[in-house]
Amino acid sequence: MSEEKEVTIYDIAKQLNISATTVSRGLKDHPTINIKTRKKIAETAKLLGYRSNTFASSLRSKRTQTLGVIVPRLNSSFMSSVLAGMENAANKEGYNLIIAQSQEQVEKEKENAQIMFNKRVDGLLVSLAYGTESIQHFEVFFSKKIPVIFFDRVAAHADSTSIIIDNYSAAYQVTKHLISQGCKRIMHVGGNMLLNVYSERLRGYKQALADHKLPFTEKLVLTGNLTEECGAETAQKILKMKVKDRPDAVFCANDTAAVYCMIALKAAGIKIPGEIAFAGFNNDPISRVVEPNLTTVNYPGYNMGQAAVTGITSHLNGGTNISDTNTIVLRSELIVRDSSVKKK
Amino acid sequence: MSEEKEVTIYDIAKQLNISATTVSRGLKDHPTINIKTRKKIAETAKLLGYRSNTFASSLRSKRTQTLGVIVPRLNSSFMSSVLAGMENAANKEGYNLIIAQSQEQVEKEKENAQIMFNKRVDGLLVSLAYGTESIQHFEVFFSKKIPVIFFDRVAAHADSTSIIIDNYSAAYQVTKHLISQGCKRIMHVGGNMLLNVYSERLRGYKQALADHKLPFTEKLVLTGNLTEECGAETAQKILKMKVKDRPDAVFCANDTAAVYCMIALKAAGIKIPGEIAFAGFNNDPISRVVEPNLTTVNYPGYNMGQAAVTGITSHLNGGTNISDTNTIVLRSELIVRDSSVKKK
DNA sequence: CAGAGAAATACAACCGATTGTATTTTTTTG
DNA sequence: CAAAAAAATACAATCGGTTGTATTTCTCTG
Repeated sequence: MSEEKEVTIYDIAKQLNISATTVSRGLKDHPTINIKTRKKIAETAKLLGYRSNTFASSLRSKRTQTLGVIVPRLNSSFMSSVLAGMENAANKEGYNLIIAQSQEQVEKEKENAQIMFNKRVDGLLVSLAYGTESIQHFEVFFSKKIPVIFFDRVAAHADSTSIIIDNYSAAYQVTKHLISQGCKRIMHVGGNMLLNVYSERLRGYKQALADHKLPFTEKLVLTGNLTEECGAETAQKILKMKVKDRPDAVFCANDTAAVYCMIALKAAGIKIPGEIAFAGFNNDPISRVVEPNLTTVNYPGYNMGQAAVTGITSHLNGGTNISDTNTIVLRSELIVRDSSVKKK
Repeated sequence: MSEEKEVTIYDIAKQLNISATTVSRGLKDHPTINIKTRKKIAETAKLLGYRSNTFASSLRSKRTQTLGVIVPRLNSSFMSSVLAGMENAANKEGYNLIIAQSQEQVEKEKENAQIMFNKRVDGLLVSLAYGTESIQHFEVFFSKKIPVIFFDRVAAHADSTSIIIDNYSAAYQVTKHLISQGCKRIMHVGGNMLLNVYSERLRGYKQALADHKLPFTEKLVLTGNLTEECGAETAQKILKMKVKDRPDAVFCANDTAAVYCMIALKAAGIKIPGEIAFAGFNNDPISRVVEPNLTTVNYPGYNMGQAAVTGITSHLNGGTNISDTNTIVLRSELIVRDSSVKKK
């Protein structure tokens, strides 16, 4: 049983006394093959337990029906939504996903890009690692006309397609909302400012302050890695400030930092939102569990994943041309929850 | 620039005036090729910008250096940890991952299995969908001696390797802990009992009750899909019970249900752990955010992912034989937090 | 230095599907 | 019913490494 040879189109051809060409075309429902013949081929294929050999196929056709995905890390709530969306869309379009993580290391990102290149992925989906400043390592793809789409963490100076949300505007909305609640000393905790997502959020924050005639205070802007520890440390910094210097609101560039900062402050007896209002970013599951629930920005990860894949596949199928589209901006929305509502 | 032909081993061979065979073997550091020749080949390869064609290679060698992964869904905290662990191990071993989700549907699982089979994955890693009762659709892999490893959600009657934690024992520990806190009416909210993970947890719960001379009450065992809604509904059911009939502890088979049940009960004024103690399962991020923090079982997803991959690869590399190993049980541990501590 | 043995390299078939073109078969038409 | 057009099928080269075996080259020994 287990040692049977693989069944090939030649076996089918022999069985039916026709040529392998006809079988090959018949299996793909090529219009020049007689419908009856196609039916017979399909039947025989099933009968013999034929399975198409993707290598032989790819070797000749130079298409792999595979998309490469490179992300900084897989284990985040946001990224798993993105992947779920990608897989869903890819599956629908008949593509497979090869997934690798850069672990936030540029070197790994390069390696992965090389592997994907060798694996001849039909397209590449990338969210950049922390330190990535040059996207030189994707040049090989560009020069071979293999479509590349960046999402979320996109290259600052890339002339390729990017899928993002309007981080600037979202941060502006958050800040504006906090201001509307009467906050005047709003702290911003951001991430690596080399990354578009964080620099844009900072920009939105600043602009909102300016538009509402609030002073921008350098000391109220912190930068960190936005981890749990980062959140807790931020709380300590706040607690060390003189009471009058303390912020009356904190806007973190992600929910994790916001939540762990809240928790630490609450433990220290600070009232939220009474003394300090809070807002985060991402709409992570934890934002709906922390008390009070965290005001945040809904980041449509699943949709982003889908959009990235359909963007690539429609290009591959000769529909839209990716190089015409520079940026796709997905809708995000402010979700106001109790952590920031001072006025009822 | 962009229209160059692909560089093949023949180009390298021509350039160096040697045969393609030598180039092929040279590139793989085959011992029968002179070291100097190898060096020259490597140099020329780099010079010409050669990239190996994996199809041509796989077509002949019948190895793909690719592992297939089929999971119920990608967007859960647990699963993303598993994937991160898998990717990490696979990368180290020189394997790639093709990932697909079954969306909890048996049909999708079958389709995915078929695709993976056609893609000639060297091995398959599977966590089963909700409704999967027969693993017939993996038979093709078995018969072709393609290693399959089940993890987390394993087939009840599979004779293949499984990687799990001791769900029975973990649930036993949880229940025992609750009992040690003085709880006498412990509710259990479980998942689909066709799945090993949930039936084992129920079994552990029952045994712990029995061992401590506590009666088993049918009405205190609920089954659901363990979503947020499920948690909230459970809370409503509890609230509808006469006060004297209410449980004094709830042990949910995952953290999500536990947390959302807690939240709803708290909103109704019930004191936790005072009136009702809580315990969950998985050690999800939300378990450390909810107040009081949730007692749970640490489920080592990352390790499980790594173990699954190294299990497969060491088999593929001819090390350990997978068919000798029936089950690998990873260590899990009870994490006691405030949600269940009645006695100080 | 001849001859045996080892080391290095080359030959040639092969993996299995794809595809442009040629050929055969069927259908249509005047 | 023959000729032309359309439909269906077949031929044969090709994609680019891999591998068992044959051949050549080199090294060593008596």
